Amino acid sequence: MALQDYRKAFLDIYERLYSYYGPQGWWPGRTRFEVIVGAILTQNTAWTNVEKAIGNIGKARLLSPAALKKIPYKDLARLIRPAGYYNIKAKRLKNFMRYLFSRYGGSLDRVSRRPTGDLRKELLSVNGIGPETCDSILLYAFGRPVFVVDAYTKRIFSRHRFFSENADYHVAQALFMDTLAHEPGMFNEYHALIVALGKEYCRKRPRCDDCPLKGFKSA
DNA sequence: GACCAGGCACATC
DNA sequence: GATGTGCATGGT
Repeated sequence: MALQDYRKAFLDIYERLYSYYGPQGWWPGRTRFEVIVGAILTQNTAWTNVEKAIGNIGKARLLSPAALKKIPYKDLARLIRPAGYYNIKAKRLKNFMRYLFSRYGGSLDRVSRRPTGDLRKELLSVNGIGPETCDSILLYAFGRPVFVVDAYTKRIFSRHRFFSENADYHVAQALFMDTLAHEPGMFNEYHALIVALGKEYCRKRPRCDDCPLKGFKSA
């Protein structure tokens, strides 16, 4: 299959999802900082649980870099308990705060002036930030044209035979980024639409009969 | 009560 | 380099 064919298929799927679901208005977070916190908390976790955790942080007036840096790890873990894996996630948030303050004095504005490639390397070097979390931050917190691959992306597109279910993250990502225009707005919607579709139809027990992609001619 | 969710790091072979 | 395992709450 040639790149041109992937491009056509990916655009076709995008159109179908967009006309079915409409604009998703992602990320569900008010500030850049909240997006980053959410990106870490949602690792392998239902968003409804993340909302509770972020709600707790907000109620404690801690949804800012300075406040989150100050709070003891143990207290943070207690606040984010509803998001699951709370010990390890508290550690990951703290790792990010250490990076943010040691390199940028806690200023996300300063971070936002960095080139995407450098920023990506830096974020990936933080223990607890892997490829998906990193790219979610780049796209949704900093508006960079990066395609986010997640479990739903792999599940949906492997079922339609574009790549294998256990394809390497960057292989899958490259397929989208080598074929689609690098427009942050479109990448933003595309990933959000994939998640919308995934949540409704492509959990471990798929409901392919009513899927909006039903009848799509796969690769 | 089993199964699953918008991953990641680390151990072991 | 590939494969397995721990991390954990809350909804279905």
